[in-house]
Amino acid sequence: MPWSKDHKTQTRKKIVDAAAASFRAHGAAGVGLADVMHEAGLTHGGFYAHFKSKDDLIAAALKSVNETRLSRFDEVAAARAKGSGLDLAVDTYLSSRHREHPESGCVIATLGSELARERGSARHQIGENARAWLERFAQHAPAATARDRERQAAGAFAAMIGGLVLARTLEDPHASDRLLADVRAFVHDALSSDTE
Amino acid sequence: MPWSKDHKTQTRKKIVDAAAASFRAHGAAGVGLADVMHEAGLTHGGFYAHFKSKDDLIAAALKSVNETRLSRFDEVAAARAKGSGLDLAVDTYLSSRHREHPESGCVIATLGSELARERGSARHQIGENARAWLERFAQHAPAATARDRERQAAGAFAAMIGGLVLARTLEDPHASDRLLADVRAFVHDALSSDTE
DNA sequence: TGTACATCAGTGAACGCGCGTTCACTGATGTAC
DNA sequence: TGTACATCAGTGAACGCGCGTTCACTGATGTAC
Repeated sequence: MPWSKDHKTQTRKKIVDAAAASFRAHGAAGVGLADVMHEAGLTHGGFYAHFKSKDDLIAAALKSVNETRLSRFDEVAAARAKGSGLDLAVDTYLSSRHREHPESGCVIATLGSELARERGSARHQIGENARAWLERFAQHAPAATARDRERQAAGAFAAMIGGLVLARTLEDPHASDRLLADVRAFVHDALSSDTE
Repeated sequence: MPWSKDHKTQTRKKIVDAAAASFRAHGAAGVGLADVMHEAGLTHGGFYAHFKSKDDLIAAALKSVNETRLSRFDEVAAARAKGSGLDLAVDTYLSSRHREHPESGCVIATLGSELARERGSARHQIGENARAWLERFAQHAPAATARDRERQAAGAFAAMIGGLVLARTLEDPHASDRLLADVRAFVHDALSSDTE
């Protein structure tokens, strides 16, 4: 074995990380494989030693992002009171920080529309990411019954994604900030009135 | 004047209509100008007699779609009780029909993320579209004060956009239908509890 | 009423470029002796 | 301990293709006489 056992694994990870950031920043169609490989410190010819196709890389990047973000959410939610995790997620998600940093943010807000019209493994994976978050948010919603928590998760996640997309389309920073605050207030109100 | 006065205007409209449908169906970057011109019944060489650039066409398509959709909303909202227009919009927007027909649907849900990361007139126009809808929805929200109606418009519109994006990412039609119903219920509850 | 003409909407070939993908190769590495 | 070697991760040139944009042209049209 001429190379250390996890050398290729590490190179692959570098490519996936570079891809995850670039795709979110410029769209999957907006970034070339040569760009991704260059950002990973490699030349573009070696790409197919790691991935079957660009679609395969997109799917791998989506999966990697989701694992990282889900486990980070689990950590912060575990330190909070039961049923408050969703409210916490709303504030983190609908923040100017998240709006300004698509490259490290939610892939559904940045790539959801684009990938939903494709076929293939990336299109499948974005659906799996959505399913995983809906399930996770339902676990941390405040309502008493499981069905109500599911509804709260759907409504809150929808408002989060749409609120972020809207905030990014607005050119005026003050209007965008106000929109984020309005959506946060709307969702918090809805979540607290439902618990009664 | 060798051609009838509005001949060119009509041709331009054909191009804009074809573009509006194609861009929503496949993304602005996913459709070539030759495709658009072909769908408009023309050859691609004539494009620059009508538009400065592809960006210019995208902006024109966004503006055209918004005018059509806004006036259609005004018509149906005028026939309803004051303060119920937003609830009406929620049901029309978060429908399986809208989910299945991006080519004739909301441009913010289909092109918002993609255009928000660009610069130019299309990026500006998508922001104007968003502003116009937030203002329109605030006029038809149920709350008593203008500030509360603004908040309801922001929250409901965010949930509509995000709900549609989410529904399109889910591959299972039943799960997608249920998500749409859950988001509708979430928003209706939030709008009705706020009026008290 | 009929015809020559100027206009300009629309045509189609061409451009330079970047894309995803392929492939013959190079050279750094851990192992066998 | 030192060296020859087989392995294979990574290189870089090349491919066919579609893109946005340009441009010399064609030919359908309304008007002037």
